[in-house]
Amino acid sequence: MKTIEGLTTEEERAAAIFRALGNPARIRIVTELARRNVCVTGDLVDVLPLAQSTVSQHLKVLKEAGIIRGVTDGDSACYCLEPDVVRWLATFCTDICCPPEQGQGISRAAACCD
Amino acid sequence: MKTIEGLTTEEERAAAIFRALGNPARIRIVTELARRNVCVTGDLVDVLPLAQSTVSQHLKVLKEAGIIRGVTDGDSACYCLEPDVVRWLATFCTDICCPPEQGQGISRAAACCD
DNA sequence: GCCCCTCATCGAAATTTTACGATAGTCCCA
DNA sequence: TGGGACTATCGTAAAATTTCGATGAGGGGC
Repeated sequence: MKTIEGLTTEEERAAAIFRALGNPARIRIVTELARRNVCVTGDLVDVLPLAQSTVSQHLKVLKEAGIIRGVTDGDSACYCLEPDVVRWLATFCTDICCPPEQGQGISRAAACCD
Repeated sequence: MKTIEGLTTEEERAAAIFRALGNPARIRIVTELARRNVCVTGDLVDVLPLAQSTVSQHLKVLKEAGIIRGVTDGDSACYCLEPDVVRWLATFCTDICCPPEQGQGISRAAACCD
């Protein structure tokens, strides 16, 4: 994948987070964390039809993207969501629908494409 | 990528959209469309440091994910955002932060992981 | 000390994605 | 009719992702 220069920090961050979330297993992990607040790795392995090592790798991806937080207590590992990041993402999506610097939004554009 | 059974329709849809947005070039396309309302393929080729065929392929991915709409007028092609989809995505993110079926949200979870 | 449980990391194979040039289709203008 | 402008698609090569089994590291119980 080529690096796109001229990308804003927001855009780069958004692309990285979207990429991390663009996988069914990782979406399942995130929704499971949202539902149960906290999960140990084993909980997620039970939920997903994947090998333990694979789930661990998915957790690593989500952690590196800053979407989840995880602390390893020697034996077990406790994961939970990083709510600020998900909230930031929601705001990013909303801003795309209705850019703050433009009062108009994209309603005209939608009409133009028919 | 293995298919995860037991995934809700919402989760599958979210994963597909996130995947489509998880690329710097495609994020750039989306933000450019948000800014200019409407773009012709050539506009986007000018903005991105990529070959025309590559940009066309990215547009195809975004279109298949339902994020953008495009009509080809023989000669040129007019693209714009599909605002409902982006709005739906924003709602999905918001719901993860604060699940509607739970009054609590994930604030407790965040506290637990420290 | 020794074994078991939990989890992360390593190494490898299969699949997917990304990007490009080349090619083909469509429209407009001379 | 011929040429130029604009796009989409095809074929392909390089890179990244996804998945697994095997291995290693760290605690807890016997």
